[in-house]
Amino acid sequence: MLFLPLNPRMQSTPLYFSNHNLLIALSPYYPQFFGDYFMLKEASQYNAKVIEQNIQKFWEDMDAYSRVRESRKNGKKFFFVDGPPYTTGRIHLGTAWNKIIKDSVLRYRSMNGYHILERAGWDMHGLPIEVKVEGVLGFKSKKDIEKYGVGNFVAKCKEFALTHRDEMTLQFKNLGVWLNWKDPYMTLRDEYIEAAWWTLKQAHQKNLLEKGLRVVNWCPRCETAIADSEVEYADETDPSVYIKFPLVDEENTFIVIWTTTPWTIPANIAVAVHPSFEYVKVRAVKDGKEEILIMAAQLMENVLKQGKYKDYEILDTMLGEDVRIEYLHPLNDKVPKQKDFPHNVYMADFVTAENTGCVHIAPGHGIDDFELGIKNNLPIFCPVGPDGRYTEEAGEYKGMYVRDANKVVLDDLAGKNLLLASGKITHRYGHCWRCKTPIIYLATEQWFLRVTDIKQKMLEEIKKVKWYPDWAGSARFADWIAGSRDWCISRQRYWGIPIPVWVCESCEEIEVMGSMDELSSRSGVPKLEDLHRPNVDNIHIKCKCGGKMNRVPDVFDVWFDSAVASWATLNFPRDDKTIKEWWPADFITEGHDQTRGWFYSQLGASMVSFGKAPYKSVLMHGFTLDTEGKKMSKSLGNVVSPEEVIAKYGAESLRLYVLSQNAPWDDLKFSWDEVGNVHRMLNILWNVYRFPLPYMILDKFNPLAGKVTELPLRLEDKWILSRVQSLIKQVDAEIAEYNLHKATRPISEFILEDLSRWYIQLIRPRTWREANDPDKLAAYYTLYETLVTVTKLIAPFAPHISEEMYQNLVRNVDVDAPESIHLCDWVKPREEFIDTELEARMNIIREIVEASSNARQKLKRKLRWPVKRIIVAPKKDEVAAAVASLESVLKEQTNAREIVLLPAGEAWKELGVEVLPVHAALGPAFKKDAGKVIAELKKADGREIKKAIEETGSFGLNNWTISRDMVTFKEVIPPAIAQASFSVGDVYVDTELTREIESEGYAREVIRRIQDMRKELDLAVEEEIEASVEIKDSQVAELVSELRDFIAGEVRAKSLSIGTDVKVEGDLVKDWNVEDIKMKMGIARIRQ
RNA sequence: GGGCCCGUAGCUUAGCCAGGUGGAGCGCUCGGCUGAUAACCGAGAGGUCCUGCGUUCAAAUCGCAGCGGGCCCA
Repeated sequence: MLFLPLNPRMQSTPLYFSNHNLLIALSPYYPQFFGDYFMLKEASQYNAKVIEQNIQKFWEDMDAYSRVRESRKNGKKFFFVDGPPYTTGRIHLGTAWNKIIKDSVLRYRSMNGYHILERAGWDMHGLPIEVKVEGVLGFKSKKDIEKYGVGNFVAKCKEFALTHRDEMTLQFKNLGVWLNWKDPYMTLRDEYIEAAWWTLKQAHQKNLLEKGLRVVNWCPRCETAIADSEVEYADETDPSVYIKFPLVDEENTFIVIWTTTPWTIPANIAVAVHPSFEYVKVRAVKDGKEEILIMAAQLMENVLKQGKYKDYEILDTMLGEDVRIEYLHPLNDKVPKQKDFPHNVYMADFVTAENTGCVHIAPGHGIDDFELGIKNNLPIFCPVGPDGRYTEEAGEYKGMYVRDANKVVLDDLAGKNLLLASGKITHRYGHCWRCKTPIIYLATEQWFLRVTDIKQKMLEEIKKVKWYPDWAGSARFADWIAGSRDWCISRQRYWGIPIPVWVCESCEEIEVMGSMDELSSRSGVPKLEDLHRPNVDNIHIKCKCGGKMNRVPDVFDVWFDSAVASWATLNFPRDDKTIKEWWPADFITEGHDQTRGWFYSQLGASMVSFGKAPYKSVLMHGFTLDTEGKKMSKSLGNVVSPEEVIAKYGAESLRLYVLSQNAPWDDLKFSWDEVGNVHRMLNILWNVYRFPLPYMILDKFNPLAGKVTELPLRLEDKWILSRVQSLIKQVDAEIAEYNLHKATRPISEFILEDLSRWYIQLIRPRTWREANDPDKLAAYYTLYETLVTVTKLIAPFAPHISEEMYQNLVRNVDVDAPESIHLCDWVKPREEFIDTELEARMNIIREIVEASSNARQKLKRKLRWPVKRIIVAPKKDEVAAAVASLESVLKEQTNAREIVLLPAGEAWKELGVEVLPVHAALGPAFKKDAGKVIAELKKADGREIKKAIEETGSFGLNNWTISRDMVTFKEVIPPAIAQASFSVGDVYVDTELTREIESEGYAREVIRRIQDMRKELDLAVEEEIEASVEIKDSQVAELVSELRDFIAGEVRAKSLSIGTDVKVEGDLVKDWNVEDIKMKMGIARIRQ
């Protein structure tokens, strides 16, 4: 949208003086708008950091957060559960985005009257902190921890978690995030631990808790099971080997398998084939020796090539289901235990047509392997210990670390001529996501929640949850649940919630403690200080059988901690009343990684405990990526921290940036430029806010004293009031769907386009008028009303700047107003202000202004120079209505003396028409006279010819008749006219100069330069000067002199001399070139 | 290898659900404005709408296949 600002005091026809030094008596008609109790204050330039610090201090001092929550006590309940960030290190952009979304949604809800319950949450247990603390203490293994003392180690972990919580709390507060920071929920608190215990007891009672042998992801460094969700995949280079297993009954015959983990060969128990693949028995020749090999038919060529066989002959083909083979373990001399096991081939659907089509099965070292083993009653042989070293059962390999064993195993196989081929492969392999050690799979005894039993119910339940966007639940989350496995909840570690299971030494009876009290009464230990290890490890219970019960040494998977957050944050089960009033959560929001994480763990725990989902609606948000769309990571060096952004632009710019840049669920490609744009918008909002303050203050404007209906609103006032109501509706509608980007962008657009670039420009002349002008009051009122509304609209997203503006605009004039903007009610759209037709008309006017500006530029006529008239040639009738009703706006903004409106569809009469003869038609018609006809046509009045042809179909030229097909026409724009189009018409600007226009044009050029010099001298707005202007061109000097008084008034000159030979002097003297006319100007302060 | 999401100007994006002349902002070039001014406004240049195939009178938009990025899984 175009706007060329006019100095408001330079109206095209002079001239009123506007000078606040000339304030006269108050208007008798509107006395209520003025008063001495008026206390608006001026504002300096926008400084985000200063404002944010001051406002945060202000909130702190008045305890704004608590009072806001308190003020809505009677409202409708809204229960929000904060997904607890892990207390390690600092927050990053993604965490900042997450909390900013939460804060904005909650502020919006609060202003809409909701009674909100939320506590900030902290996830404080688990391996990540243990690994950090181990690092600080220089530990390498669990033995170091045991030596140091579990109690000491746990104390260090606790200290680490609490310190980092404090640091992160500060960082979140700096973003202006309001959550209950004074009383957050913390997973390390006893009451929280009890919630986890209670939940496990529910599982036990419902027969969903199970201890079992299971293959789990195992970190051999941390010596613990880790969850699927704790496995991080990264490239790893491993052996890629083909191995021959010799058959028992057939001499020199082998079944060929492929593996990347030779260290699992000592644990091999079987081979799997696909029942419907075709397998071959082939006689292959290498180095003159023959061997008989078995493998999938379609992979034979590849295998033989890998093994460098020269020749082959197929002896037999069979389907997988017909393969009946017993083979010898290839290393049974090194691993004596293997001699006790039979080794056979089994059918499995998971076998793919890759490598050999025969899959090595070690039930102790693979998930599929394990399941196949259970199904076929195979021994679950696992000769590897928790530290990743072979045990006694591995015979000669005992004590060797498995990844080191790869080479040894391969050498042993090669020595027996059982290694068909050996190479390397780089593939994605799982690593412990904290210590980065490659994981292994081990069959171990672990505790499981049998969530697979309730999978169907979970799928049903998530259909009842409202997902934003819809596919987050219906596609993504549903897929994840459908593929989920039983949840291994035990960890063989120290810093976590101790698993509250006690097992009897003698009868193996199990008891689960659901609370601290239960443990006290069962154990007889009266008071427990702290429910962590090692305290609880030393508590024993007496079994029904009379035996001694010991706690299992494990702690919970840390994902189980946060899984119980929605009731733990309500202090359930210690407090069983609050949960009845609030649970389940109305809303949660987290990043899309939490599909497998918190969305899932909470659902699982909640289904086990309560049989329903713990949340009613979920907004899934995206990740922050760098400008390239790549993940931010330390190793790539592309990390941008929230602090950096705050330091450069302030928290408010960051907030609005992350909210408006993307749809919440899309990943956000961070861009400094875009943050800068947001900052620019906030700066403009600030300028819009502070612009009217000096005038309102001088006029002692009291916005509370009257009603809008008492004032003579102009159409432009009604227009902006209408626009802002429409804006409220739009924002409400978008937030209802959590389209935070579509809620915030229109606010920015409104501020930039409607308020700053248009409305402010329209009312500038009015703000300069004398004090008793009702027209000015109407503008003040309207602007004030609009600013207060915008302030509230933006408050949930930009809480600082809106508070700052509110304190001045509202609190400084109304001591009874709520003390903080965040205590205010959300604005409701006022239907009586909405006038969509007016909005449409104003749009047309803005288009015409833009077009006329465009046209001016074609003839290089500055806006400072008035034009005689502009001609509007509309294509549609609605333009006429717009121009008619808003003519004064159009006139002012185009700086035109006159607006000429043509009927819709009619061409402007003053346009010339050039006749273009059509030779192909004229030639045959007039033969040898054609030349003369063409010459005459060019001389004739094109407009007349066109008119005649349009009306009658022909035109008589001398003796000739010119018919429609003989000519075409072209518009000719007269030289002083500039033309431009808008969407429903054309605009012609008549730039013809008159003496009067030239006089004003030059006068304004002089004014503008003297103003510039005033500013250079840093004069106060109302300060008077003496000025002199020397213009060598006598004609121009005369033109300018004609408006001497006007100029003097505009620049507040007590004396002003203009002429061809004026002595120019003063505090500042400058030479100017005005449209190629040389001028010399001087101004001087008037000293008292 | 699988699921979901994303791919539009140098950069950030709207339009895609409901097919019909691709719109903005930033940056760039040129110009304008000057008491909101370390601001602001206009014009211009700039597009294989990731690629290919298909459906259709018509595809940025619908379908299929592929490529690149993200998250999750194997």
